[in-house]
Amino acid sequence: MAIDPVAELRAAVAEAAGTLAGGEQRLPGLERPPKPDFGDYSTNAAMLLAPVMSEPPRGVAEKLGELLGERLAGVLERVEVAGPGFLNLFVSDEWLRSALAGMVAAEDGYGGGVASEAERVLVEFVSANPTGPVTVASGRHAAYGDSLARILDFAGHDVEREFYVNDYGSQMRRLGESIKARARGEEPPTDGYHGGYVTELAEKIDGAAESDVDELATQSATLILESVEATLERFRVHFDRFFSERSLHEADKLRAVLTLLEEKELAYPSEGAVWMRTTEYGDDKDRVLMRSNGEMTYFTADIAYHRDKLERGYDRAIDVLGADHHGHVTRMLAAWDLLGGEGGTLELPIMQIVSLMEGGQRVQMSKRGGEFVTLDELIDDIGVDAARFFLLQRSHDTALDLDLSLARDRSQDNPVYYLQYAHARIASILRKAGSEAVDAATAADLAGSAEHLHASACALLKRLLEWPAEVLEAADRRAPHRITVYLHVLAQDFTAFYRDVKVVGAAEEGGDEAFRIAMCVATRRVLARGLDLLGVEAPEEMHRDDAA
RNA sequence: GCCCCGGUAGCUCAGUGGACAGAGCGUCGGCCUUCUAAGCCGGUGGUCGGAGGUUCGAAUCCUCCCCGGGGCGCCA
Repeated sequence: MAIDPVAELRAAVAEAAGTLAGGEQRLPGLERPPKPDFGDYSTNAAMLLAPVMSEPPRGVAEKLGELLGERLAGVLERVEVAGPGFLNLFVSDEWLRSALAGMVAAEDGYGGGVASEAERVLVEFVSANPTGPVTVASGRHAAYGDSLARILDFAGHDVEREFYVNDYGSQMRRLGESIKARARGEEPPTDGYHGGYVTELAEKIDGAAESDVDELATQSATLILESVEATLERFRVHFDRFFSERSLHEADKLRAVLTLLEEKELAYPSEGAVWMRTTEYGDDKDRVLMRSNGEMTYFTADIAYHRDKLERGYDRAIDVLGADHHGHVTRMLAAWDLLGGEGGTLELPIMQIVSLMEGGQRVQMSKRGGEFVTLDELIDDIGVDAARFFLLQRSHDTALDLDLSLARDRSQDNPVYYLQYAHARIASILRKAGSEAVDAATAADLAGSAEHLHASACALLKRLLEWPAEVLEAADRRAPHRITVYLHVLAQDFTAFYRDVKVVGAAEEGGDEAFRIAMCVATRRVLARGLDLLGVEAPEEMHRDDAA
């Protein structure tokens, strides 16, 4: 069981509420109130219970407070009824000290394993045509998908990362045609690919000018995929599997899908093509499975691909899609349903677009004409840490403006360095304390410490106590950006603690050095873990002089 | 026309039923004999797009409308 003192407190409140009202009740909330005056935690339990018990909320709060006071004698200093019926809880220093002890004992696992039910999850993301370099847009997908996978993994799920390679179809043909054209010193077709890499490939592949277009496409796709993979690895994104669309065609999996759909009477011929009745699943029109020229559409391949996913027996599949693919959602859910996938087990989060800004101006990154910013260029410019952090900072369903001048800035203005600096600062303190003192501190009886908690220490402890719930929220809501927000306030709280409380030499001000070292250790672990979930490094040292 | 995502401080955005709405950047003013000033403290700043509704309570849920972005192919 994951160590989470706040969850235990919440459970105690829920239990007391159950005792008062009898039976199952709406689960009461336990949250950090907006003002210190409102206690360390507050619960709306009384307001939820009031209608059930047909009593005024404040009266219920009084009773609940009394009951909690008895049951949690050592935990709660006092309780107060406030406002419309909130019950504000003031925890004891004793409870906070033992909470720290719990965190420290949990070591690197603190905050992990919080998922209520461990699932086998497949996260599919990026999944671009292997027709060119990774763009910044795909970079956002990569950062999101990978970070989500890291979070789900830490929360206790069994996660696989997969890249679906669209190495088949008309886009590939266009690539082949474009390369052949370049090899002959001609312009690629209007709807072909015009980037400089096309010319490079044309030069790299022997006899490209004379090659068969399809063969050329296959050959170059392999080369492009290698560089795509290299870029993603550089971005600290590692896929467990690259799943080839071509392999589905070669194994005749699309034909099998067609047969299956025909058996279920969900496929029908019309105008020389074969269609699927996606309208039966709420789509606004039926979709073509096989074109009148006998070729299968990407949709049929997608169905075959998802059939394969289902056969692999995951509990859940998450497909990260781009905003331009949102129209696919309904038909993919339809496909999932008819293939026997359980409702709600296929999720299709939609990534909104990313724009690069430079001094308030939008940077052109149109893919047409081959003038677009690649992920490699972005990394060269601002570094992996800043790139990942900035791409993750905003919710996936909001359009993102990435300010290059701010992201590039190796200065105090850059939020990613603020977090790394907090980590480096703790590392510095622990170095100064010495490894023996640190080892002793983590082994010490922290719960029994005589440390009198400074307000900043209380605030920091309570922030650290939010970590397990924060991981769970980020995992359940597929929201890595929440981690960036949390780490920022954590770093702020640590900085306040650093300002107000002396760690090394605590005895000089009557404090317990071991206890304070343990707080540093706990904070450092959460910061390091949080940064890791974002794919950002946690440096041991940072110096301003490093900046040019 | 239909579908998706936004509309919260000057800018970029957190905040999916709780108490007088937050952060970063910007701006103004202060702080380096200190466990790292890549830091800290203070000031400035908001009709939460609009109108109704649900609720003890709404930025948050529902309906309608306005504005911005994206999508609506026998391309992927």
